[in-house]
Amino acid sequence: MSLTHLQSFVAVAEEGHVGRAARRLHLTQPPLSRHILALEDELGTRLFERTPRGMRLLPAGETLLCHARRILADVDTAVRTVRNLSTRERSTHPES
Amino acid sequence: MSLTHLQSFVAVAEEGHVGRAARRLHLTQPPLSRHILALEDELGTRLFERTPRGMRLLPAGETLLCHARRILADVDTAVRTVRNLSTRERSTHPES
DNA sequence: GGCGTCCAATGCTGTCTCGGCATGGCTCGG
DNA sequence: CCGAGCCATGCCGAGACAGCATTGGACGCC
Repeated sequence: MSLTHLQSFVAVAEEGHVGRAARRLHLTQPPLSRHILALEDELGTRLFERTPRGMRLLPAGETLLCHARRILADVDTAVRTVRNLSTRERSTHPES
Repeated sequence: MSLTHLQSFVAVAEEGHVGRAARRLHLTQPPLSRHILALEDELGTRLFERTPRGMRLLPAGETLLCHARRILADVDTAVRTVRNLSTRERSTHPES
């Protein structure tokens, strides 16, 4: 389970297509497809239903989607917060 | 920024020593040391003060520690939740 | 003051991961 | 049927990463 996998999962869930999600993430379809398979393997359940038109979320996928969004948002917040902290610190104490 | 790096960071923060944290994570000291350096590089600020006795958290590190714990806990919850979902589902519908 | 100790950082190497290319299998519409 | 569109898979090369060995610096002890 990696943040990259979660990002891939969210993108596929939102696009409904592995190929489109791949374009959005500046990736190609095969690795993205493998990210989803890896997640499903790790969680022991299917997250998407494969249709000839694309990917449709299953209940387990819906659940994961909520958690994944929250996790990714938290990571983003953490990075931003620490970054801001350091720049403020730097301008408060110009140099030692 | 990866979950592995965050785990390493939390372990070092709690142990106060890279070496001890490494043992706790079943890893060796060099890669763990590099995880911390990578985080510091990515965030653009020092997270620890290096003392001859080990590593002491700096303010930016304290901040990150809170976020990191929460993120890791969320990931754990997400995995557990989806796993439980799937096993319940499986026992409700014995087979299709 | 020199020496052994304890710590993190770094150079290096083998392995393993991972992304991209090419292709296969499946379903549907004409 | 045939062609198009979708995801899955086999394969390969580049890059990432862990571990080993070593360096470098700071203390404490004699």
